[in-house]
Amino acid sequence: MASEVGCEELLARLGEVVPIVKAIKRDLPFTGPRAGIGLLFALRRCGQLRMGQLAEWSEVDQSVISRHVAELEERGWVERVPNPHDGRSWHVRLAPEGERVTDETIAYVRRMFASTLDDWTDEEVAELSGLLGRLRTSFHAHRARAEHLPRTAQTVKGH
Amino acid sequence: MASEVGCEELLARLGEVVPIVKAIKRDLPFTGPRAGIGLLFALRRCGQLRMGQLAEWSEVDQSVISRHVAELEERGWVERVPNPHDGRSWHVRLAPEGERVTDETIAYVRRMFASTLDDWTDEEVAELSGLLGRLRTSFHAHRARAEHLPRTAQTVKGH
DNA sequence: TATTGTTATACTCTATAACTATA
DNA sequence: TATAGTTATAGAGTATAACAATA
Repeated sequence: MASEVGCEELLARLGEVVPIVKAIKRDLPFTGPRAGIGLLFALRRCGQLRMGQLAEWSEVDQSVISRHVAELEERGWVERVPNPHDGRSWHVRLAPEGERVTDETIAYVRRMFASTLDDWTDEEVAELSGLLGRLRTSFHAHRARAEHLPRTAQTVKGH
Repeated sequence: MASEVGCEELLARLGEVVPIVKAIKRDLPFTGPRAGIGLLFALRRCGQLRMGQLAEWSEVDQSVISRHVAELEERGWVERVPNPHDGRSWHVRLAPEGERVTDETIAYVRRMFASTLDDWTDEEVAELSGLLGRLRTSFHAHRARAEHLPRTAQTVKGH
């Protein structure tokens, strides 16, 4: 188990990632709503996802996803197809125009980011990607564990 | 220079950090405004900061910081002292009560995070912290470089 | 004239709760 | 009865612009 001091340091570094990602998104040549970018990227990676999966992935309420997807649909960037196995749910996927916009945006951000990391080796980049991937796994595993424990075990006393 | 493929992968991983940090913040035993947590943490690490520095650090407009600091001040968690070298600016620092709240919150999140990373070694945690620290440095260096270039060099043509 | 910070205002993003429809 | 998703509403969080005070 990692020491608490090390964890505190890592938490501080993770907190600094948020404004970095925010700045990257802000400077994107992208005309749509900022909150939609992440959804487009996720759909590009995963092919198609249900509303609920998108909500889970972005740690946001389903109602929020519902509105964002509706907006992206109006722009013609995503399409919703009914799930043949479950009449309640929908599959969301990129429409051709959304694919174009997403590819263009990713091409831009790739170039920008590569020039940002001009003194990094490919190995270092891969190392960081790998550790972040593992972090995500650990985080979700921990949440799944906590889900199955009695409420008091994860609640803080006092105040 | 890192390859664009590697950069795209890293960008995806960085994007996934945002919901993780968000979930951690959400589950905090903390009664104040969520947006204030980051400021308290930053002040704890840095001792004291000016309004503008807080804005820069969190990639947010000064006006936003102004309101958040005012709110934290009302709660008695931070205090603003005039900068003796510059009558326009203020130094913001943790008030005793804010120090208590922040320490308590950090103690909680440290415990939680250590148990999340129960199968990580200290070396791995330090490795990830180090790479994220370097990422932050590279990012700000790149922005500083871009600042001094003609506008067209960083703008995307077309659409 | 430029910079630091504040205030007013509007816009974006989000959560909560009540609802419909299907499982 | 539980789950997937929608809609209405209110509340955070944020940016923009106009402003005051100091450099």
